[in-house]
Amino acid sequence: MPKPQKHERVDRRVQRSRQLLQDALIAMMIEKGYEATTVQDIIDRANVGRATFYAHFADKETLLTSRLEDLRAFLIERQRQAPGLGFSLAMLEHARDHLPLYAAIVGRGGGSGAFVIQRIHATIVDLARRALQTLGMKGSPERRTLAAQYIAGAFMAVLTWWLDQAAKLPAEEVDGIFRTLVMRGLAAEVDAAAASRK
Amino acid sequence: MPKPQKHERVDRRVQRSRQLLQDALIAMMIEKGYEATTVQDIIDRANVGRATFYAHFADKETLLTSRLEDLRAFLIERQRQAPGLGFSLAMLEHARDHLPLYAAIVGRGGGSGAFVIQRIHATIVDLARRALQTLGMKGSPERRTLAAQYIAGAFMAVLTWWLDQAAKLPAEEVDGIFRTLVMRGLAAEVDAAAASRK
Amino acid sequence: MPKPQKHERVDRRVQRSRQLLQDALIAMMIEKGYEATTVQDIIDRANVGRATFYAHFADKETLLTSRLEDLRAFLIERQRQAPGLGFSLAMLEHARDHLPLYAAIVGRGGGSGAFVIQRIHATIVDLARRALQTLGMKGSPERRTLAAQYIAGAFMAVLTWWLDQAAKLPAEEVDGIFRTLVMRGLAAEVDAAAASRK
Amino acid sequence: MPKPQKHERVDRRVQRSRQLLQDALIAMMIEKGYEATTVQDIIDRANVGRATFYAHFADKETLLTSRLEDLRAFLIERQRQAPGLGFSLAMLEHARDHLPLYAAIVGRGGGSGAFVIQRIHATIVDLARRALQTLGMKGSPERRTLAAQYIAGAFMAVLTWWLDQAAKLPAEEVDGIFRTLVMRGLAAEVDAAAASRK
DNA sequence: TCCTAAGCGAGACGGTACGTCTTGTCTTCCA
DNA sequence: TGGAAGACAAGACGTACCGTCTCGCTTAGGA
Repeated sequence: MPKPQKHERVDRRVQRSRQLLQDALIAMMIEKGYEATTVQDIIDRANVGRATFYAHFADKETLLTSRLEDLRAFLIERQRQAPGLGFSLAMLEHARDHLPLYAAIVGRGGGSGAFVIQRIHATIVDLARRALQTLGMKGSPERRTLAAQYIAGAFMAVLTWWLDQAAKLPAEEVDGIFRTLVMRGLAAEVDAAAASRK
Repeated sequence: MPKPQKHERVDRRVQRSRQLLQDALIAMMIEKGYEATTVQDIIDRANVGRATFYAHFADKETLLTSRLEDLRAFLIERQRQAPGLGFSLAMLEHARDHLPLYAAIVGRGGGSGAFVIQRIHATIVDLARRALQTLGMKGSPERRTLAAQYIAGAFMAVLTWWLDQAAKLPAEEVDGIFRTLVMRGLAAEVDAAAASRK
Repeated sequence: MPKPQKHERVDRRVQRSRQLLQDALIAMMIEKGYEATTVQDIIDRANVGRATFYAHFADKETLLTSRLEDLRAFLIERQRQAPGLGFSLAMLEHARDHLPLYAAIVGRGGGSGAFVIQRIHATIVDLARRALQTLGMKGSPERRTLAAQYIAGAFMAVLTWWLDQAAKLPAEEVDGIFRTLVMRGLAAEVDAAAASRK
Repeated sequence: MPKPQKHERVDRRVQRSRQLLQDALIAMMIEKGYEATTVQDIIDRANVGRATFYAHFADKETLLTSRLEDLRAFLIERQRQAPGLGFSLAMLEHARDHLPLYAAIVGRGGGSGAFVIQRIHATIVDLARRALQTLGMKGSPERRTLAAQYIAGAFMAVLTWWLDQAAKLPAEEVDGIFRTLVMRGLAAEVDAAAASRK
């Protein structure tokens, strides 16, 4: 029976502290937005010592990133199941399922969550690049990167707008519109077969 | 003859101070990025008293906004001259002509200029909406807003990517690619005649 | 007939401004105490421009001093009429007659008017020295100065206490007690005749 | 055995910081006077962070007060050993033993240390009141308070004068003169026996 | 009566201190 | 021995005041 080795084992407390801090960050983001949340807010909410915070995360940003890793993993998995622009619906659903959080990120006049949005954007760029590969996009790597940026930027803007509208339209409809706009634009450059399949 | 009214006149010194502060902000943004620039940096650079800064601008953000008004005015004018997606080339050229500044905004790992980018984004959304009007886009206002967001988001991403590449491609080429992607995507929804004209 | 020389003449407006400022200082001292009163407070109250203030007085302290000159002149005159410790009753009466002002100076927990009190103290020291001369005090000049300080310090403390008590005791009674304490203390060193006369 | 309770204990660092700040204040007072010393001066001298200053003391004044508590304790102890006007010699000796500091307080044209002097004055009033009780002074409480003020004011003035003279006279001689002036003045009102004993 | 220098109000300005806040490091003590 | 508690140095923030300055308007008082 594989009893965990001393040095491989991660102290349960460590995991617990990480979790408490991540949850506290989310809670505070909903309450006051990402920028306005201080490290003090987070550790108060998590009932954790200041030193503990810095033992686990270099700063607030790193804590956020650690949390976004979960999102990234989720999107990659969904994208694997539905190639093409599969991340689109997955992201929309995720946002809808955590509406208070996402509303806090995109709301408050816009500027407040800029940093968080840009981090998610970076993740989406990555997924868009994979999608274009799947779709067999032609052209130079440069063109492909440009297209990935185009797609990611457009998607983030649509997502943000949708959330600002309190996500009134069904996620599926927004996904459809977005995918149509993109695929028509790329029509001449992607493998038609792959595109239609998707 | 419109002799300036007493209460409308603005002290020459006031204009001078505003200008000094705006210039200093730009200089500091190039030097250390927007986020890293402190109010003290700005007033030191502008040779201006702290109180003077706060007499003119509520904070660093307001100062930035005041400066972006100039960009906005420039883009609106260019858009007027070249309807359709005219803002695209105008913005690319403006960025190319002030490359050190824009490089500082989009560079430094991404997060640093998030706030500035989002402000420009908001301006572009406005211009995109006007463009769609000019192009006679069909559909509900909702759809039109979504499309404007889509366009603005895509454009900002392309712009950011281009600048991160040190603006190696000619602005005209990037403009062409961007406009093609957008117009093909919207093909079914805009006045074909107007679109082709542009 | 002494026709006013051009450079000696003072514009009526100058006198008016000085007066307005002195009055405003007094008003503000009653309202918020000397320390808490700002130059802005004074010029607002006086309806006077900032430059005008500094044209007449180097700073708030100088303005105060100019006003205390009046008090000094008043006390010297009364002392002349009633030699010995004549300043005592004069000062008590003056304070009683301008109670709101003096109450503001000595009140507010003590520290607020320390500076003003010390200025008045300096005036009283001068008067005490004259009094000792009149009384024909013996001993070295050093001893005489010490005695003058002793008298002035004791008087100011008694005055302050009296005002803090809302000047409940009659000024004449306080004057009597004070003079008795001092004269008994000095008995061996002053001209008995002069002392009794007074 | 009084083991320190959790909430009563004070971190050693706290005591150290307080001490550093008090010492820095004294050093700066000698250097530039109390009024002219800024919080920044103090924390620079103490090698302490700005926040630390405000964590321990509400402002410069509170820091001064905390330091004067030591003086107060010293004087009370000496007064206990030598009843009557025992504080007089104690205070003179203390001033002589810390001449640079006291010289800075009373010097600089007078106004600079007014606030500090008034704080010490308040302490002396308290001691004078105790002295009068010991001496069995007769009369109403009002009269006793007046006398205490009289004594404290006279003493502070003598002390100030003495320091301004660079403390040339022996402290014992000044003490003698002061006590004589006071005791003669009060002769009729205090217990002759107690007075002579002292 | 006219003209001109001065006084003036209004308020912008550079400078500086304040008291508050947040960050990331470090120390103490408890479980 | 690891973590809660929190002190600490560093330094930015936005506010308040000071004493200097510039601007036009008003208003004496000599011509």
